[in-house]
Amino acid sequence: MSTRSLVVESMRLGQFMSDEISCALHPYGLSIQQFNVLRILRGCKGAPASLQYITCRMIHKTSNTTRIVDRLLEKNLVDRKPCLENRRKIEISITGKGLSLLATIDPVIDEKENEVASRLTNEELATLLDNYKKLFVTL
Amino acid sequence: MSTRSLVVESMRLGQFMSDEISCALHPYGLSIQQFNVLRILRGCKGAPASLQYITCRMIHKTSNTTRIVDRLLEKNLVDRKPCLENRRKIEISITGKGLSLLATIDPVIDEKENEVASRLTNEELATLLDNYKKLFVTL
DNA sequence: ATAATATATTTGTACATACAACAATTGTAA
DNA sequence: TTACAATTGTTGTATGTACAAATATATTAT
Repeated sequence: MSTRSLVVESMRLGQFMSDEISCALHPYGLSIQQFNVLRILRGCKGAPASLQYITCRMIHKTSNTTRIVDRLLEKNLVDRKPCLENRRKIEISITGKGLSLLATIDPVIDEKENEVASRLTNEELATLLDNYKKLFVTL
Repeated sequence: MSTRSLVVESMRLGQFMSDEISCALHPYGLSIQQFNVLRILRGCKGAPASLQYITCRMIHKTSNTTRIVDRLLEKNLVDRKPCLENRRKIEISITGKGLSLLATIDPVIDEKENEVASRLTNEELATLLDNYKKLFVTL
């Protein structure tokens, strides 16, 4: 492969991984970004999160968190309340329904992750992730 | 990093690369997918391409090639003619304007590619691309 | 206190992604 | 020939991406 391929092949692999996860999520009616937001909220362990907090943890930094949360609200997977201390903010939290949906999906995603990772040895995997870090530098 | 991170980190890196290229293309008014289609057409070296041919060479297999080509047509960067042998098909080709736009952009993209690749040694790069191949298996 | 600035979110628009349905044409088989 | 299936491309709808402008609230400076 040529030098040029590094960018193209990285994009292809990212797309491939994204397709794998999207496909696994499809039966549950969640997009990959909706799933991403739900997992961020679960990570808060009960504490509510602002839109800003969610946005900075998403893979697609410029995606519109307001509208993704809107769709999770319609499905009753999250709650939204105004923040009393700072009325510019809103507090988003995952509902019981959201948590149980994630609990259902977890093993499916884990299996997919393991399936992909099993194509590499542990050393290859460690080296790969190490190289990712070197590439992932914002100048 | 955990095993789970392989998928997530691959998606993050793909997104990072995509952002780098999108940003470089922005001054020329091309989206990354429009640029992708133009380069596929240039690769045809004068021979026209069907929509089907273009689609199967794109990174995002499910994107809507009809509408991406529509936007290139509006900018006179490609031509579209019905295929006389098979009237279901249309023949798309890049225009002189499209070729000269690509010629302008080429060095910018090359520089970006080199900048990214320079973060790895040649051995690291070779190993990375080799690992990509192992991961990129459709079961 | 008023004005200017910063923060947090929403809204608008163009483009792209993902998937399904549709239409036209071509190929194949009864 | 007629019917049926396959191929090729278009259209429709919902969602997401990318960027900019608008709105509301809070903070800071004068």
